[in-house]
Amino acid sequence: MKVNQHIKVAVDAVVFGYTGNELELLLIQQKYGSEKNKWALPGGFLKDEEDLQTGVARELNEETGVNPNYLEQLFTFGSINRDPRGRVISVSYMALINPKNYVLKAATDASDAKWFSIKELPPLAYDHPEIVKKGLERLKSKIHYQPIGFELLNKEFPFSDLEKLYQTILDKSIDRRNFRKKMLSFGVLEETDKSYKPSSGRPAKLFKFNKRKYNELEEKGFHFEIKFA
Amino acid sequence: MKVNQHIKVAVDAVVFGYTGNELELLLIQQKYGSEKNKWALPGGFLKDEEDLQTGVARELNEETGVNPNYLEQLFTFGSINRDPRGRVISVSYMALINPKNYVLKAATDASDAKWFSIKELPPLAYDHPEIVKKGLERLKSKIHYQPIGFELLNKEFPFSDLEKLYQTILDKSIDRRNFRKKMLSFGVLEETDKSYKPSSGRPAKLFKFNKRKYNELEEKGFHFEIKFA
DNA sequence: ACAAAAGTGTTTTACATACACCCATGG
DNA sequence: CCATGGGTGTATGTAAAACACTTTTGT
Repeated sequence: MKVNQHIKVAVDAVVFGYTGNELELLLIQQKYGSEKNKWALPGGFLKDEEDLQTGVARELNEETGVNPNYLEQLFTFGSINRDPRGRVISVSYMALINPKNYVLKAATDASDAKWFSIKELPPLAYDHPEIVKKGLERLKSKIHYQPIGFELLNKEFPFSDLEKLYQTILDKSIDRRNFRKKMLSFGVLEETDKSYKPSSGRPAKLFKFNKRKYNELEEKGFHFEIKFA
Repeated sequence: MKVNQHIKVAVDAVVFGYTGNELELLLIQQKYGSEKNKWALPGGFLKDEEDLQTGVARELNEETGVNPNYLEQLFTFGSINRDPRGRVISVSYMALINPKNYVLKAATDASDAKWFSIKELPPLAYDHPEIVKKGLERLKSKIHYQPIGFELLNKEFPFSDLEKLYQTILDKSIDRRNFRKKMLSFGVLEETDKSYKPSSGRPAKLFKFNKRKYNELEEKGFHFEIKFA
């Protein structure tokens, strides 16, 4: 195949985590190169014999040590001058993980990995601010119609965690009673027999998301959909 | 920039048109190459100094003569063996056009362009069936919450055209009164003083979509959203 | 007994749904 | 006057929104 093209293909990941109070973004620090010392999305060049998604997963693991079980393609960025090193298009992905499940690798291939509150991001390299924006938009819109929030929580969680998660991501307050009513009406949450003791106040039952049941319902035409005033 | 990568970047377009009865897809016939005589999505290799969207628009124009004013990125396909000629990733776009506005270029760079009913597609090259599927999904879901249907109609259209368009795309029937009520309630359709005479029956008022008004409303937090039983 | 967070129902309001007849024109 | 497609309103059902007090625990 003779095509005279000199474009490189990179993959980058917008990785969201939730700590109980804050929505966080996983970034790595560039130690070398033109954007030295700026922070950037984990990612890198795709290998010749590697699927896109395999590529992001590999880069993510190499650079930060995390292995998300939720990963979806976001958008492909290809402006001519988005990378000062040359023509690079970036296929971006969004990943959702629970930060508690990982200890970040401090430094692998010349980078340092760290969580940042989405509200206090450091200066980002390249067009990464734009990519993050796309990720946030996707996350905000998708939690309305897909049960992806659970990826950010512990397997078993008090209802209030779910509530706070939605409020944090959407940056608005939600009526607790209506939220709980709607959520439970889907029939995809299971009450466990465990409970969680908050630092003060009444203990809370722990719930878990029943993915099997969700898939069943979805096949029957059910749609997860939650909206707020 | 030393990156030992041998991946080519292509752009492909899923172009939908509507004729009044059918949803159609614009395809070109391959005259050369491994997929000779199969039909394929318009598209080709991206140039080194060209934005993604500019690239699809160029290819589209070269191969078919159309210049869509609605073009959105769909998804990037990058499976290792999607193209037998070598490693090629394809950034796909969806375009919406009104076929009446163009006469297809019969043959430019060794290809023939033609509209096909979405219900009777010929065998497609590469992984193009998958790309078309993605386009259709996007179109079907997006007409619910974005006023993109108008791109497929004449500037001024009888209400019944809009009705039929929705029914054709969604492949189900819709209550005429409820549809009209909801559509008009948004306040983004303007009645013109013209009317259209069908081959038989009562003449219909012509409407037009007021994009300016739509943008205004959208900035105020309005959301176009239309659902059906 | 107080502080802190969990848990719980009812009323009101708005929107979606279902549904059928008359109107204007051309032949 | 008949055939064809255009145009219209109301009643019912269902889900969203608004809203505040009681319960359980630790200190």
